[in-house]
Amino acid sequence: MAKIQSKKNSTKKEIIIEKAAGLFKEKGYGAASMRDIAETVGVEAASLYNHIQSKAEILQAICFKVANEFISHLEEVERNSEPTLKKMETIIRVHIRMMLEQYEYVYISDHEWRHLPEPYLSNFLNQRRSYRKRLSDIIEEGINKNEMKNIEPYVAVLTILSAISGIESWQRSRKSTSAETLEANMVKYLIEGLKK
Amino acid sequence: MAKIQSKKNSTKKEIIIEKAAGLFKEKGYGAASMRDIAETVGVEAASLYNHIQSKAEILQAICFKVANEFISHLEEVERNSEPTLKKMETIIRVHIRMMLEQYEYVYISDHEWRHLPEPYLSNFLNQRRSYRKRLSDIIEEGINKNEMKNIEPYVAVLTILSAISGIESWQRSRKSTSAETLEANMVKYLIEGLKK
DNA sequence: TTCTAATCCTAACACTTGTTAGTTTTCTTT
DNA sequence: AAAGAAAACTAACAAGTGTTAGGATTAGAA
Repeated sequence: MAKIQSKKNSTKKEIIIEKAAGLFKEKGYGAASMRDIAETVGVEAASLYNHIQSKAEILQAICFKVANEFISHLEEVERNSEPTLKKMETIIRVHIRMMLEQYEYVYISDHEWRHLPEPYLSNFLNQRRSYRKRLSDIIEEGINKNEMKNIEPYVAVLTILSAISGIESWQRSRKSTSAETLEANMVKYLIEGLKK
Repeated sequence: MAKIQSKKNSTKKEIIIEKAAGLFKEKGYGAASMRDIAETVGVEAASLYNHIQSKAEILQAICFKVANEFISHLEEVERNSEPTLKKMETIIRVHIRMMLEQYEYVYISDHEWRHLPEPYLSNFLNQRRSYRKRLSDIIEEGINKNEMKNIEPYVAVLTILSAISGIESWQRSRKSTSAETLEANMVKYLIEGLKK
């Protein structure tokens, strides 16, 4: 019989990762200690090592989970044959929604990847570079097909991804703007700036 | 006679801050130790305390130097009476150039402010909030005067500032795109998306 | 040169870090 | 109930943290 933890149908390892994510987001990877994590899990620090192998493994799990999710969404978009502008809108919406719904994980993947130990660090950066290259290929196609205005694809990708990652600051705020307003307006801004 | 350090006409304190900035950017505030800083300055860790009072003081100096610079640029823009779109372009260019020319300081101010001790932390966040409010006031005026398209000012400000802070990723890269291309295209993207 | 102040050094402090060893408790299965 | 596995505990480790004390060395002013 498979070993399934009672609570929320998740492994203890998954619980640890989730609690750790909260702390990594709040205090940063370096400032969140194993003893901090243990306390929020409700256990002694040493006991964590029955479920994980190291602190870095937690970070890896988070960063690569996010990366894989983005990549699989991108592959789906690449497979269909909509206009390039529509493709970019879909991608932008995916990013915004990930930022809204899986904020902690995405934030950590965005900001704490530097603490990944090798060879995971190089791996992560390669994936990232390749992902951005594929986005800029879509934009380049859009320009060639006269669906988008003539903008350096690399700069457009940088602008889009960075703009979205700024939702972090909205998440931290008192949120007088609703999530729907945020998504609608950011999509509008980023797509209008791209449109021919 | 005033005590002026020989090298580069800067105080030893300024040298320490500059060297520390390099390390904060590279490894993060938490991971850069006083002994690391001391080594790059060419001195023992304890000797740093003849010139600074604490590690946190270095971070404060950096964060508030950047904040003050942005605020004084904004005040200059607010004083003149150009069209709102032109005002925003100026502000965007100021931000991009700061990101290009004072990359380390701006990066730290953007990413490591969370480690500021109170009451500096609250102070910093208040300044930040007020700065963004003043930007969104300009955009709101632009919309009312029909110089800009109807976009949530808060979201526009968030998008603009975040997009620019993404230049960090360009700085880290192999820079196959020139600084001029970067600035021109990012301004184009962000202003076109704002224009009516 | 002598005095003084600035700046360096070594040593140590109290504490925190991630992690391991070894033991005991708890749960699952027979 | 007995046996075995899984997961908790306590205790400790070696290393690293920011910072202070106190003494040595250097530089500038008299």
